[in-house]
Amino acid sequence: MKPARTRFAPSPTGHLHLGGARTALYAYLLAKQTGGQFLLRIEDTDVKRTIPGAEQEIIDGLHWLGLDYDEGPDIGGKFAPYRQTERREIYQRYAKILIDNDKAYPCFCTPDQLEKTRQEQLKRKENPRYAGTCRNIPPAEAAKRSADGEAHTVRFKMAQEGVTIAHDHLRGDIATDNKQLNDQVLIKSDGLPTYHLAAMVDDHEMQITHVIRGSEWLGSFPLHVNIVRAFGWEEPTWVHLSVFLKPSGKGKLSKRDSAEANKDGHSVFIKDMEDLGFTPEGVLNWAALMGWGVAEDDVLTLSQMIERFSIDSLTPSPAAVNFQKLDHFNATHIRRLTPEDLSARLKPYFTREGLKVNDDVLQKIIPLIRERLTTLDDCLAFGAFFFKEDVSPTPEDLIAKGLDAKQSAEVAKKCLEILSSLASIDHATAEPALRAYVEESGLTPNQVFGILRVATTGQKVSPPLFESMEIIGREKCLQRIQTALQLLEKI
RNA sequence: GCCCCCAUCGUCUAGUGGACUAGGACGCGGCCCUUUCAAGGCCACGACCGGGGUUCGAAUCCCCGUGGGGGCACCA
Repeated sequence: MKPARTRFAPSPTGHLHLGGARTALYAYLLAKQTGGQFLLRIEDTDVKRTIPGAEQEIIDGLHWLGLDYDEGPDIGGKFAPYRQTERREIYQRYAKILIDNDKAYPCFCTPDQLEKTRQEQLKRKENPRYAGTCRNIPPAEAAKRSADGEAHTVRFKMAQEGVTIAHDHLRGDIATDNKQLNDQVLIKSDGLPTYHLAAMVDDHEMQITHVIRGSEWLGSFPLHVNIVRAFGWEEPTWVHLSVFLKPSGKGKLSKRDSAEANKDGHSVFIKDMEDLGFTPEGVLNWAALMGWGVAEDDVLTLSQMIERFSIDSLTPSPAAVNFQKLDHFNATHIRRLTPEDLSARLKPYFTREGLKVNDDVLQKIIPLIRERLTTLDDCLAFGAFFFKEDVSPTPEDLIAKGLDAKQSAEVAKKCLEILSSLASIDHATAEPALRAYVEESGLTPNQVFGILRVATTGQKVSPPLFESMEIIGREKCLQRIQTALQLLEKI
């Protein structure tokens, strides 16, 4: 396949979300696989809706995901600028070409007038569409009026007869009766282009070979191919991706669903993912597989995805998101990280809780906690006690199942004796000694080790006991058991 | 209202007319392992939306229903 040039072209009007991330991913994969370029273009022509900081969030999000672009607003490139508000003259120039070729015309209708006819059409149960008022103004007159400074837009002169055949790579030919099509606004009265013109012009100028975008564009797809054809340009390959549905499958996934997702530690916004303990690998793998059919072996790294990706195996049907699957992919990728990589990623989660991380200890606990982590921040639940001076178990937790407080205290006392008598509490030394005690006492391992676990780690669920005790160290362990013993004796 | 798109286990999907007793993954249930929790291993449950065609043969092609989704701005 020839090198593909693809682009991710979001508008800076909100947070970078899941759907955007997946669109960017597919565009990235295709470009990288074919040895082409992936670029970022900011579609900020709706000045009123532009949100300060949104562009930076998009950039940060792509960077976090590891979807590095070859050209973009912050790094420039051969076709700069990559921010549409900085390309105003370019669109003006192309709009004029269309007007000169009778493919577009200035429209002097005011928003009020348009809204009025719109309401009337609605009342008559008609399709709201442009009435064509300015379509037939003689070009000379129109040119004079706009030259005189009369406020106007520029509309596309859509063919009123015939059929438009648009070809989508996933769906084949889509035929639309031109009567259904409208004379859409290309240039707004503020002089800036609408998406329809801007995107087509830029994709052409920037030599985009594959337009990968959401299926919400399918409605204006016929318009877009008409614009491209009016210019006489070669069409890119059009790939309209399926939409993401709410977990229930009822309706499109929207920003509002994030509140619901947040309840169980998930989000639809990329900016939240890191805080929630997700890895870029997990998020990417998860997003990739909604809409891309991989037969088997679906745990994939980014480079494996680059190898295996194909726009031919994309699916056109909507996909309901499943956050449990995100958990699974995240956990799987965490386990595949090298110990060094994992400890580097874990450290911030400990420090953000105010814990002082000893790198030596961190290294040692990795093998103990790695297969227990679903999200990176789970390291707190399984490992925070390694970095604390003291633990504070609740007295009730210290009482083993089937025993009372007094009996549990006996056990703690005996364990303390045994461990005190040992020069080292390496797991290799401590475990046999304690197992021998379990044997002779007639208690279950669960009872004895349970008490020790709560005493030394402060919690009922922890990494393996003996390995943990070894890392905590002899002095601290003895001291913690002593404290636990006192707690039990007070009950 | 009009237009467009989609349709395989609960969910994501494989399947491109015979290799389908419909495969994989998540989840769910069970068992094994086991000091807790995980991880891992094994097993089970579980789907071709309905009706008509075409064909020797249809999950696969066509039509009609139904269901779901998207869109109908001087927003993207």
